[in-house]
Amino acid sequence: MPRVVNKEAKKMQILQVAMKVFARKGVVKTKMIDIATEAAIGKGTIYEYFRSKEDIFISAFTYFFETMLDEINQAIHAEHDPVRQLQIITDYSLKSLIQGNEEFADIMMDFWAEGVRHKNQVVLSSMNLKGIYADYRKIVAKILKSGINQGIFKKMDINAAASVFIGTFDGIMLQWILDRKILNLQKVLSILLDTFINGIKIEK
Amino acid sequence: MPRVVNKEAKKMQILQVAMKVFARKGVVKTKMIDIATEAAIGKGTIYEYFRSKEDIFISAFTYFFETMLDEINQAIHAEHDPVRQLQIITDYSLKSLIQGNEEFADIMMDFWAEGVRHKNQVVLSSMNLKGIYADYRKIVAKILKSGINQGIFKKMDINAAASVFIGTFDGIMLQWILDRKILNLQKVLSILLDTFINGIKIEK
Amino acid sequence: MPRVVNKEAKKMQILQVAMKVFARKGVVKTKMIDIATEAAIGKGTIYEYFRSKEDIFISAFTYFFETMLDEINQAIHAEHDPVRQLQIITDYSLKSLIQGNEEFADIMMDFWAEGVRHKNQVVLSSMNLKGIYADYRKIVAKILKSGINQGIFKKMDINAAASVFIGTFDGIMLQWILDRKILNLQKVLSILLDTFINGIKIEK
Amino acid sequence: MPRVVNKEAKKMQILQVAMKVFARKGVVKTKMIDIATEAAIGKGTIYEYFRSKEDIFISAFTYFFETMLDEINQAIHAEHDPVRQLQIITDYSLKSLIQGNEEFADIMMDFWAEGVRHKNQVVLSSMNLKGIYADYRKIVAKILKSGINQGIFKKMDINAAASVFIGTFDGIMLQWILDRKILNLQKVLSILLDTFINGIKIEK
DNA sequence: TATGAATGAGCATTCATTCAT
DNA sequence: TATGAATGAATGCTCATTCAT
Repeated sequence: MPRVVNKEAKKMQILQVAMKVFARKGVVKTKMIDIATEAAIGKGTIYEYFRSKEDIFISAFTYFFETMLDEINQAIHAEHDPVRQLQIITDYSLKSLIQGNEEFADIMMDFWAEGVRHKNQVVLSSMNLKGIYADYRKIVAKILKSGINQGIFKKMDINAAASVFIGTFDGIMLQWILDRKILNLQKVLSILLDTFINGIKIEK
Repeated sequence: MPRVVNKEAKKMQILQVAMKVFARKGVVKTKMIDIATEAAIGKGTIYEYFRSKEDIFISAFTYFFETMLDEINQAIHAEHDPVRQLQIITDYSLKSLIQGNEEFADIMMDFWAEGVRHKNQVVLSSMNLKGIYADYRKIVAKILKSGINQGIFKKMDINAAASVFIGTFDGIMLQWILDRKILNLQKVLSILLDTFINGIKIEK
Repeated sequence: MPRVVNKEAKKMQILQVAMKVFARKGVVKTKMIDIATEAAIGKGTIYEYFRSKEDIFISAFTYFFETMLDEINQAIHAEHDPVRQLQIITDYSLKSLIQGNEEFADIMMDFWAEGVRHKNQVVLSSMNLKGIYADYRKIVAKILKSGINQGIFKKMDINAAASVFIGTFDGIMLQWILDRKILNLQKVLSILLDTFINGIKIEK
Repeated sequence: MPRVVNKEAKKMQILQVAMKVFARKGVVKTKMIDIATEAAIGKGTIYEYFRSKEDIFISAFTYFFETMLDEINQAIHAEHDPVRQLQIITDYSLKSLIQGNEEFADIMMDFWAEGVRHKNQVVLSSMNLKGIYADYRKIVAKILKSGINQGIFKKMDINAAASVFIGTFDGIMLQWILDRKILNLQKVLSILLDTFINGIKIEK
């Protein structure tokens, strides 16, 4: 009988390593041999678990964002106040960026950039970047809708507003990554949230 | 020395062509031969004007954003009402994205992504992405400061607020590029602006 | 030691499977995993019975031609008329090609081609292609000699004539494989035989 | 101005080198770097003249057989006696095999084998092996027809007979290549021709 | 000055074979 | 004995850059 291996676990382990290397060197500059070396396995072994480099990238990408979505969903689940829910999302993102592992921001930006750069339609559709953002939008839109129903927020185009909210995050993250010193991320996000909520709340 | 003038003009002409090709194919997928063919010159000739492909990219990048900055500066120059000035910036960006040449959004996103992806510090510093965003921030910060002085806007951390304003643009642009059908850009930007201004205006 | 019998039987079974796969995909395109899968055994198990892929190929090759030789020998054994014996060989080949299993021609041609292509002298000598053709030549030469002795055939260089007879088969087979529609194999072989026998028979 | 090069001539030169290496090592074992080294050029340079290794192979294949066809056509052009024409073809082939460059037989066999082995339909159709043999058949068939019309040859299925004639060549060539010592090629071909002609000639 | 022919470093991927279990 | 997980040598091809003309 051959070595018994939990295929799924090993695949995940390689994926984790790949994500680490992606974060450190960027997706394009990462070579298969880099991942293999870092994972302390042979180059060929990777191909036992992934079809291609692209497959690794897409898997990492999907895993990364789905995990994030899950965590956010869980985080806001217990809370029912829409304002607090938006704060939780902001806080969660903030924590992920600066308190969580140092690579979070880098890999997210790289995925993002890689996604944008892909004119290759097959890859792009595999990445389902659209779908991921649509999911994020749905979460925020749901919160906004709930806020409107509760008479807390003004009537508005909730999908467009959700886009504004989410888009702002990515843009701010970029600037923070580019120049971590200049931007006090916590303060900026706090302003963002206040400004945003101020802008949509019904004034009493 | 009329040659010098021609040299400069030809360099600029190559740069324009390169930007067009970058927009169409993406920076990485663009080959030197593509630029040469499109510019109707020889492959080797490009190297008379640019040191390397990277040099072209950085030049294009710099030219692109500096031109945009200049145009925005000119556009808000005649106006003195801070709210109107912010509107002008929004309108200008909107126009650039959808009315201006179709490639604007693509090339901006690709530059952006390429910039983020460059772990190569030498290149990244050459691109001066930091500096470019700092300039944008300055413009917006100046408007905000003026608004505060005029008693229109609340007191705030104007640099952080400027980051919020600018960051939102990039993020929204991304989502629009990913899915132009779903996002009504004009409406979203209008909401962004209203929300933002609502958030910072002194309530009367 | 019943194991030994089983070993031999299993080896033969793998060989049969390998030949089937060789015929279907060609030797080079056939992967070890293909043979293992088709034989419903593990990849590693093959190496319990064969040293290498080359070993399988050579074994298959040898088995294939030796079997054919045996069958031909048996077929002509009962007959004593040289003309009839040549006809039997022709008929047997024809039957093998078109009536027997559909893969016969393909695998024979592939072996043939693979044999020619092997510049690797070690492999080539293992295949003993020379020896195999020498055996065929011997059979035909024996028939021709018998015919001469019986006063039916002219005196001739029987080895050279045997080569002509055998060589023609391979060549015609190639053309038939390349274009089965154009070539009416039965008619061509019949002409071949008539022509050949006409050419060597003593005219009365 | 760049180096001036006769592209067509250089392509042909590379092709000649490739054919030499193909003959020495076999098509599959020949690596791009082998051809480049032998041609004293860089690996990349080959790709300036050929799309791929396959392209080189097909080009070599086509060139090889077309050249041979042309030469045979020229050789029989001046002669009108069908028997003599068949002799000329035999002689030409014999000369090519043993007097001409030593590699002739090897490369022909390798092309032949490679052609047979290709289950890849695209490549196979590019090689037009069918077409090439059809051309050969046409030449021989024309001679046979002329012989029949002149009352020299019996009535027969000329296409089938042509196949017999041509096929025999390939088969005999194989055996000669496999064992040059045993087979006296000249004698065998002479026998082949006599036998064949004897078989189709009208007996007086 | 302009050119494009020439170059070779660099890389993803395949697959026969090994060997721990 | 049987297995299949692990391996890495081996190779075709791309493309930025150089340089002879």
